[in-house]
Amino acid sequence: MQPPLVTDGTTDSGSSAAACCVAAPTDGVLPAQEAIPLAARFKALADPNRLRILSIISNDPAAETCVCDITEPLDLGQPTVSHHLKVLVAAGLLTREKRGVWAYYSLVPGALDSLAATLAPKASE
Amino acid sequence: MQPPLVTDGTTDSGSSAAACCVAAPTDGVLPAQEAIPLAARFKALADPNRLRILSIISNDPAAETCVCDITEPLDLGQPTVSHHLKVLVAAGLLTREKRGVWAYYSLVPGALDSLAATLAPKASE
DNA sequence: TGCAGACATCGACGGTTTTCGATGTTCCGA
DNA sequence: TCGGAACATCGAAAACCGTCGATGTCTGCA
Repeated sequence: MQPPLVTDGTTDSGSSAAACCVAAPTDGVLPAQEAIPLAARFKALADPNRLRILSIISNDPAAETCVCDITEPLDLGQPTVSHHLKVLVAAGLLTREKRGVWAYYSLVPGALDSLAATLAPKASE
Repeated sequence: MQPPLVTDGTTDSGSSAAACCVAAPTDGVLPAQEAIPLAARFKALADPNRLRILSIISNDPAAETCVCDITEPLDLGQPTVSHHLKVLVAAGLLTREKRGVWAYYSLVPGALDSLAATLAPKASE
């Protein structure tokens, strides 16, 4: 699980809003080492076609979808869909399973929930 | 509130996983008109520095942060920070309030929760 | 063995994004 | 009224991203 992006704001540093630019509290800030992989996961979601791919796969009754089932409703070329699927797999949101000629993609359980919990930590408890 | 990206998978279309590329159900798929603004909001989160900006603002006890408080811990130039803040405001995640010489930024209440609910609809109920 | 189909990879093109320095705008204090 | 400070905007350079056509790889079937 990721550390939450937002906190409760209960850090009682004495700086009020009256004085600006005096002490920037760098202790509670999200470190760059955690922000970079988190931003990479959000970047995988930052494309309309990839969001629609996730929607197609999550709407599948068998929770397994082959590439051709995604290419048609998206009106995209097959290499483009393959590229998007590769991005989603690299982000840890999808898994790929090759059976025979077809490749079946399915959601990684809890991956989207983990991202959602990072955005709104108190809404997921 | 956004429509959920994922559903419960209770759409009982008769296509099983045995037959591939026969019928792509396009009814339950996220439409492009909804995917485009949703992807734009995720694109605003798809940058490590912007995630850190949100972290800084949410950690502020007064929930109001001026630009100089963000520039220092991020080790970025002032125009770059101003640009990132403009992106976050355009995405509806931050609000800007100019008081005197300083500009104070604060989180839009519920904006991140709305995005989180789109990712994991059942985890937010 | 040869062919056809499903999918991945490659190379390239056009558009976008991130970052910076330089400059403009607005407000407060002297 | 003038100078300085905070912030926004502008223009540019480098890097990145989405998309496509062409091609490669692998599987199953005749």
